[in-house]
Amino acid sequence: MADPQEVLSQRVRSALGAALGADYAGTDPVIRPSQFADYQANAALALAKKLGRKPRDVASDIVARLEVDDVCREVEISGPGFVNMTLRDDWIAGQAQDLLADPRLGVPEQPKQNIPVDYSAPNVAKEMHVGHLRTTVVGDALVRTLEFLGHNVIRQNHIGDWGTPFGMLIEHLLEVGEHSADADLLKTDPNAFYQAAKEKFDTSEDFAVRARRRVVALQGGDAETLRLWQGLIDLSKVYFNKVYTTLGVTLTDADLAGESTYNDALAGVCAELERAGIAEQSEGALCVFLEGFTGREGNPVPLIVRKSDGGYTYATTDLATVRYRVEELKADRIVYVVGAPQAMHFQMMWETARKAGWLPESVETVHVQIGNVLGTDGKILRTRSGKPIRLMALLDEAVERATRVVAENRPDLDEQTRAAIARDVGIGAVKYADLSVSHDTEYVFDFDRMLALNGNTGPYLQYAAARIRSIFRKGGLAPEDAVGPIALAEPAERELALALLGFGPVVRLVGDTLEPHRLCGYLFDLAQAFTSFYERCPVLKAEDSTVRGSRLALTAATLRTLVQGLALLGVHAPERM
RNA sequence: GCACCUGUAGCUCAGUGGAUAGAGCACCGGACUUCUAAUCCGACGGUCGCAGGUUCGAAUCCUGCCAGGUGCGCCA
Repeated sequence: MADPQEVLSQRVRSALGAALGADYAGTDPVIRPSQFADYQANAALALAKKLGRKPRDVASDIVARLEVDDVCREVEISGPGFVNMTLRDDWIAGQAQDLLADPRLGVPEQPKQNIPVDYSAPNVAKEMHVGHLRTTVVGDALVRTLEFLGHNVIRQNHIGDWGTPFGMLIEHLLEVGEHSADADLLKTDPNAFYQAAKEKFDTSEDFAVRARRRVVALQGGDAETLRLWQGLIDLSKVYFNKVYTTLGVTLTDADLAGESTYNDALAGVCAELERAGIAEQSEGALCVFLEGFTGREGNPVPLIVRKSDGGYTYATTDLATVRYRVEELKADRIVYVVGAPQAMHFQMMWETARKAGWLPESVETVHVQIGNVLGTDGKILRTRSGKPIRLMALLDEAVERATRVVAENRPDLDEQTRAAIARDVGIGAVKYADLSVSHDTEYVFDFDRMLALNGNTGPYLQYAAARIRSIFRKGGLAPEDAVGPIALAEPAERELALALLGFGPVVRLVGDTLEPHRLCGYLFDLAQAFTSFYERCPVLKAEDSTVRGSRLALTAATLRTLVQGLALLGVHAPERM
């Protein structure tokens, strides 16, 4: 099983060593996809300068020593010194054949790392918004991908389950009754509960006093207060899980590691920072000042770990968290899938942790910055009346729209089947839209675009998979039974086979760069290569049984790759649509 | 004021220092007696924000500027 780019890299590297001496055997041969061949090696151009020779001469020396007869049909020097390489059809076919037999479809199994991934992180008693949706969806795709690459991924749902608002929330819960309909709002419409509590807090001085007293009791560990607090969380969990189930996200209660988890460690964090001279008192608060972080008027900006009232901040919690992930979870790499505005906070927090010795250089931390989600007007997504959009309402609308489309196009299917398809398509469309653009840029949320059957959308990929399944259904065959042999004659067959070889490399790339949109781009290209093939190359009706067998094998490999690829993104491909 | 992010076709977005910068949508023109036309094929469409620099070669790296977004002392 081989990544053509990797194979060619090795061959060209050997040629470099043979032609220019062992010192050059380690040079990057700079293999890139080419518009004039399958791949091109660009190393000669860079080396020419160093060697004081003409690039074309260097290229021809490389080509003279290049042993690729088994892999390439044609090697050609062109332009200023590019080495264009065209793969042999039988080599591509052979690799595709290997792919068919490989349960991992060419995806490498990497040395196992412990990777805590922090994502989703909704707040108790608050509606999840589209921002949470995106970190949840992107995080889940990364988690699935990293696991498939062989890593020990530890999901960490750092929910907001602590802080001053809980005083008012607990008091409100007490007033409405723990088992009241009002309390049940937490399961379905948490903002309604939150707003009601806030309303009382803002309008009733008496309530506000009790709320503040309740915060003190909560932080002091009062048993009854803790019980009520736990009740709030349990109710909120119902809501979270409903969202996760609807979305098809892998998070469970076992992955909850909310802010409150680290309460016991906060005092120690502060004490150690102070003892080590990393933190200092400033205006009554305990602060860490770091070089290079200045705010307005050039003042140094602090990372506050203990407020002047003695309370701790999320910086303190995050420090305790990173220490826990290193010491207890034995993290090799820590991934934070969190909104882009937190970038500076993470930089300061990590630098502090490194200074304190809690975050060794050997442990890499990555902030997968999630950009804002905008409406079609280019502003932060809100309803027409200006309120934030309820996440469940958003998902319902996606499914509703998909339902209408399915009803229109597939009146032949029964209602239950159509409803299942509509769920897969509606939810898949939303998730895919979140994933298909680079995670750190803002993106425009547009139902019409994401549900379109054309373009780089979830439904387009699902449709490609559904058509393939339809072929096998029609032929009374199982994809597993399509074993080839694969032989390539038509250009569309060749293109499809070559595209299939790209799956392993792109999955590895996503694991390295934590950029799921690259997998989306790959799958879209693959689906396009398939539909092209589908138009030009009859499978079941192929005139020749050998051709038919080969095409069936290509089709089966495409199906598995699409389904696996979509699965890594957390998108389900329905049997038919 | 400082820091970070963004600026690529009318719109939404890709783009590993490599040749003539790519998709999709929209618009225009074609293809259904054929495995799902919810599709496919073709045409049109560009001062890669601007100006310098590095390089054999820059959308990509560096500097400055312009525009938009975000963050910047006791919320998380």
